[in-house]
Amino acid sequence: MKKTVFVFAALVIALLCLFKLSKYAHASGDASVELIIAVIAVVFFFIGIRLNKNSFSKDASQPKNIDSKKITEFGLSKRELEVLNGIASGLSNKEIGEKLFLSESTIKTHVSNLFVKLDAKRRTQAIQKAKEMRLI
Amino acid sequence: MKKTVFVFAALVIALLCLFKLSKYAHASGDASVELIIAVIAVVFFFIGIRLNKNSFSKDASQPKNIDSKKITEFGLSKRELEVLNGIASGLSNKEIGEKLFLSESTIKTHVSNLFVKLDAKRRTQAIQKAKEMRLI
DNA sequence: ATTAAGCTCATACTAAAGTACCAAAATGAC
DNA sequence: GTCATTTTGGTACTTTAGTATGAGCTTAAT
Repeated sequence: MKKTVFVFAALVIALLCLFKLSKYAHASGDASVELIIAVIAVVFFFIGIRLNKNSFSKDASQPKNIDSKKITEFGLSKRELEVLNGIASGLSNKEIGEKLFLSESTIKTHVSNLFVKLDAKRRTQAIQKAKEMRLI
Repeated sequence: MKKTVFVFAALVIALLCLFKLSKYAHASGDASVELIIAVIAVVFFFIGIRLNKNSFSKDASQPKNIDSKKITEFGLSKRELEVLNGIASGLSNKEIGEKLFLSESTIKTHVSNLFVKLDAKRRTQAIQKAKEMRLI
């Protein structure tokens, strides 16, 4: 929000400066009109680029917006989320168990509950859905 | 590549048109110079935005910058890449086979070869590594 | 205190996934 | 045409993954 206002302010200021420049050029001579136009074109060209880059750096560069509200929305518990991250890291149930100091049976239970909540049949599908829902 | 050339061509044409417009305006009267400048500013402003959007749709809006050089670097064949995408979509071997009109055996072969090339033990690990390497 | 929910673990089973070989047909480069 | 690679498919086997069910334990809320 603040950046948008700032960019527009800079845009207006730039426009005014260029207007004044064009008047000075007009007073001193007509030959430089085309040069001024070229400068204006370049300046606004880069303004457009920069403004667009900012809007993209907010939307695209943070696709991993881990939404803690959605986690509770899906009813995922703390442990289930940890297991989910283990799955997404490419770990086996046994490895996840060793990492969390739990038995493989417990991991299987968590995984099964996870699948019900995410409506997945496989762990690969769970990964895909969790990324879609921005849970991970 | 083609798009870049096209955009630059449009850019040059726009510049020439604006030059001509400025000359006509100068002949008829000086009052419209500022208006022309404003038009130029707006036009190049949007050109800048559009050009940047295109460059971003290739770089940022697809953080999975599918690097075909790296694909060959890893020695992944066409089929293996298709299977890899199937895995990442959460499909089972059987489902991938149905999608590509291949037997499950063939998919298993591709998957095994894939694991060797990606140095993965599980399909979940293959997903994680492939995303790391920006193969998908 | 009772209930509800979460966490833990186990057994027994089925279903996928993955490995290890092998082999034939297709493709593309030289 | 020959060679290397890819693609396809198979069998047989081992290993994970996943389901179903039950059960003891903990914790927070009513």
